[in-house]
Amino acid sequence: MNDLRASALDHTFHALADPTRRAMLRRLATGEQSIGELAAPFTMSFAAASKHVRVLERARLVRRRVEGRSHLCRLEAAPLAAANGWLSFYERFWNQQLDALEAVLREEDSGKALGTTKKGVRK
Amino acid sequence: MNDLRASALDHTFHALADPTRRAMLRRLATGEQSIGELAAPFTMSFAAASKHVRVLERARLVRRRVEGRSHLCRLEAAPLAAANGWLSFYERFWNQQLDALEAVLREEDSGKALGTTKKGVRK
DNA sequence: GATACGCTAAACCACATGGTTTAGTAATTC
DNA sequence: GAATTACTAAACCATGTGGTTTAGCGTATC
Repeated sequence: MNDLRASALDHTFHALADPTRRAMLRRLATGEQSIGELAAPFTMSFAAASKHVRVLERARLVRRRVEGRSHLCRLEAAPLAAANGWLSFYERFWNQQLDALEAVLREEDSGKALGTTKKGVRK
Repeated sequence: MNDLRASALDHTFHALADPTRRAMLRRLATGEQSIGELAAPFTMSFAAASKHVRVLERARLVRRRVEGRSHLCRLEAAPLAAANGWLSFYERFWNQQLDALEAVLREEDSGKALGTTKKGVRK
């Protein structure tokens, strides 16, 4: 993962795979935050939170600006757009599956309306 | 990460953070594939590929059906929809940034048109 | 200049991950 | 029933991850 050849998507998805880091991104959506502000909501040590921020930086999801003794972070959403782009390829699949579910439910409903059930709906 | 309390998003994003697994999903987009078929394109051992499939299963991105001695996998896109949902919150940020980039480019262009550049564009 | 503040660095730990190899199981084919 | 096929399980290894604590460094404040 630390491999230099690792793709941007690797870093992005890895960064997003941790709830602490996702929470930090949410926080950053409200505006620029210092490392201290980002760390505050969590019970873990300051150093641990700081490491999480570095993971976000490595994924280019956060940009840091040093101002005096505090480091100000802001959200950099471009990699999220890339991740979204990757996901969008599969959009038709989840639509399709939702459609299938809908069809099953419709069939179920019409079965009930007729007072007949052809067969059990598989779990 | 193996924590039972880990959220579905944790598993989904973690599964997507590896290029081998992303490639497997692409392959599954063309239809049901056996473990052997999924493993074939990779230089790694069969066992290693099989483990990757298990990670995808844990994330519920793949469902397995045993038929005789071969295990057939199919794509289960629902978690991708969830990931997409999470990402969509940030859509306005990357649009905003793309808009900003566009604005910069426009300004650059109009500057060129006038034969003047107010200041250097920061890298 | 001493002290407090905000943060990073480094050493350390337990455990997860991604890979290997070898062995084992169950289904198929000869 | 022996051999082959498709796969999992288990043991092992190196490295990564997420956390800790302690130390250090630059900036602000007194």
